[in-house]
Amino acid sequence: MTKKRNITTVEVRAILAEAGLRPSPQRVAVLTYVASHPIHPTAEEIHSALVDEYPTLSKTTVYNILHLFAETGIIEELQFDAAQAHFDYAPVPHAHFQCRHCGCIIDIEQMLPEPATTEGMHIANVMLCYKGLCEKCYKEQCAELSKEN
Amino acid sequence: MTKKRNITTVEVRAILAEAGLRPSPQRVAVLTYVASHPIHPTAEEIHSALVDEYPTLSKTTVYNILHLFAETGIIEELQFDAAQAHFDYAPVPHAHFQCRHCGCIIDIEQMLPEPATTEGMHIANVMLCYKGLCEKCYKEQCAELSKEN
DNA sequence: ATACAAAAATGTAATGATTACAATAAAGAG
DNA sequence: CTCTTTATTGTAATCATTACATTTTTGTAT
Repeated sequence: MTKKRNITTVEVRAILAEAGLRPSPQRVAVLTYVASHPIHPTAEEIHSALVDEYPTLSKTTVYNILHLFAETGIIEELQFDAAQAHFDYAPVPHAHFQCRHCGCIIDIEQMLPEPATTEGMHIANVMLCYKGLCEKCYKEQCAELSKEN
Repeated sequence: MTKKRNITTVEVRAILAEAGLRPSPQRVAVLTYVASHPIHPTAEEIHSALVDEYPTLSKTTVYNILHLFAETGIIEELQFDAAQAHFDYAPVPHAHFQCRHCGCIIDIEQMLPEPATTEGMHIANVMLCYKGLCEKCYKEQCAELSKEN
């Protein structure tokens, strides 16, 4: 799920059309990038990846588009911590893991639970996130601890 | 769960002691405030609530203490969106709901799921968050929509 | 008590992601 | 082709959070 995915321009335009959004070159470029790079990129990463091809692309536009996509449910905005938001094109709902040490993000294919109670609330989406140490950082930490002894 | 809770200084000091933390006046004050105001306060709210009683209390100290508490597992740091982090003294694990419109946060008493796969990861905590519209905002939105017709 | 070393708190200044806003450009309707 | 709406752009501001150097407090040993 973290490997590169392919998505055609036709598919991207269809997704935009279904959401009632006009397929501006910027929107097509952003959605194509996010959908074909399932690395949960940040707005900054998306902008710097696309600015070569679209030299006038502004960061404001990237933010506008990402928020628009998130509101219409095309992509998901993931705020793991106080740092930058990450964006995910996620046709299949799933959970996430983020390493506290290196910040890496791993998809966890798993059903998202229904809320136990919804007294009048209208739920639009669910975020399930695990945090801790990834395998690599855990081993490094163990190595350091044993060095101290 | 959202109503005011009482916690004694003795209990607060015991929690700190169990975590191996010295009971400085600032730490006692911050933990007392967070534990007795289960409104998921922000660092800013905590600081301005305590600065009257502790005039020299700095915001840096509040952040230092909150991060320390979060690392030792005494409290939970909740980042719902790109805005400020919220802090929760949560002896019983539970989920959260946040309204997209008014930002209100509602506790949902519910078990948190185990990860489906943990290939070498070491999970320290879980965050389960539902987003959408609270009852009040949903009704307001409906009223506005019907006005337009 | 007193001095010293470690831990904690403080204030200020910087950082950096995000947003506000006004101006420009592009697209669709008539 | 003109008009109106929608989208993009660039710059400047915002504001939560962090970095850092200094000061204060605490605990320990003399």
